[in-house]
Amino acid sequence: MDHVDPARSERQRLKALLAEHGIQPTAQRVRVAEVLFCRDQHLTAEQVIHALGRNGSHVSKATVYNTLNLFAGKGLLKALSLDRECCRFDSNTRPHHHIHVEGTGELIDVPPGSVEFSRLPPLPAGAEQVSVEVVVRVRRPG
Amino acid sequence: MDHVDPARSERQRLKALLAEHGIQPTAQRVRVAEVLFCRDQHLTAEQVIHALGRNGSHVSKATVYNTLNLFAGKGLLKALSLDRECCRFDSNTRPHHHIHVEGTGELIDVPPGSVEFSRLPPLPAGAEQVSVEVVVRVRRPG
DNA sequence: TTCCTTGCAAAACTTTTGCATTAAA
DNA sequence: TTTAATGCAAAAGTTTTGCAAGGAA
Repeated sequence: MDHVDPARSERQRLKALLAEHGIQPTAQRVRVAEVLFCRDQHLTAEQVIHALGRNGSHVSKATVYNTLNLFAGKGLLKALSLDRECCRFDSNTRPHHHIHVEGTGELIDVPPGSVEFSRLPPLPAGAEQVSVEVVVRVRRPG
Repeated sequence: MDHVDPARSERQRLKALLAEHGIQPTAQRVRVAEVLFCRDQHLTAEQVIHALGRNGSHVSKATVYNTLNLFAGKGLLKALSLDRECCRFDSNTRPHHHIHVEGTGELIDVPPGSVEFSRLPPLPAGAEQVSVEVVVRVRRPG
C-alpha cells in the first residue's frame, strides 16, 4: 500500500524552501506559503487572508503582513506596485515583465525573452543596475 | 515704468492651462498648480501639502487630494506607483521612463528616445496598447 | 532558559466622503 | 439663483506596532 499524502509532502517541500531561505518554517508561515506558491500569481495581502480562510487555515492579519514582508525581504516574493491600489506580492521572482489591463486590474506575466532592448539609458555615475522592468498597459476596447 | 509681476503672469498662465483642460481655475487649484508645474517633478500628496505650506498658501488636505485626482483625470498629471509607498504625481505627462534609485527613492526621468525595443510581447487578443513604461532600478553601492 | 513567533488590539498613515459653508457662473 | 468648490471632521482602508502569551531551540 502507498501512504503518500500529497498535501503533506507539499508541506515538506515548502518547509524546506523556507529553511533554505533562512526562514524558520512555522505552521503559519507554511500555510501562507501554501497559498502563495501553488502557482505563479500576484496576490494582495487581503487576497492572501481570504485564500487562507477558504483553505480553513486561519492566520492573523498582522502575521500575514509580517510574513509577506519577511518573504519579500528574503527573496521569496517580489513586491509589485503597479497602480495606486495596495501592494501585490508576485510569487514569480524570476526576472520578468508585466502586461497590466486597465479597468480589470488584471496582471499578465511576460517572460523576459519577450522583451528585448536595442537601447537603454545611461545610468547615473556610480550607480549599478539592479533590474529593468517593463509594464505594458493595455485596454480592452468596448 | 514696467508693472509686470512675474508671479502674477505665471498665475495667469496656469489659469489658462487649467481652463484649457476643462478645469475651473479656482484660487486653490491655481495654488496647487503653482507648486506642481514650476518644473518636471514627482511629488507625493504630502509633499504637495508641505510645499503649499512653505509657499504660505494654505489649501485643505481634502482639497489637495481632490485636486490631484482631478488633475490626473484630466491629463495634467500622471499618477505613478513605483514602490509600496504612497502614490506620486508626475508633472511630466509626456511619454517617458524612469530610473528609480533604491534606498533614497529618488526618481530620475528618462526621455523616451533613451529606450528602444527590438522586441515587445504579443498583446492579449482584442487588447490595444496604451503605453509601455520602463523602470530601471539602480543601486548606489556603498 | 532564551529567543523567536503569534495574535489581538491599537496606532499610524494615506485617502475618501458627508455636509454645512462659501464662492463662482 | 443655481451650480460647483472648499474646508473640516469623520470615516474607510491598508499597514505597522506594542505587548502579553505561546512555542521552538
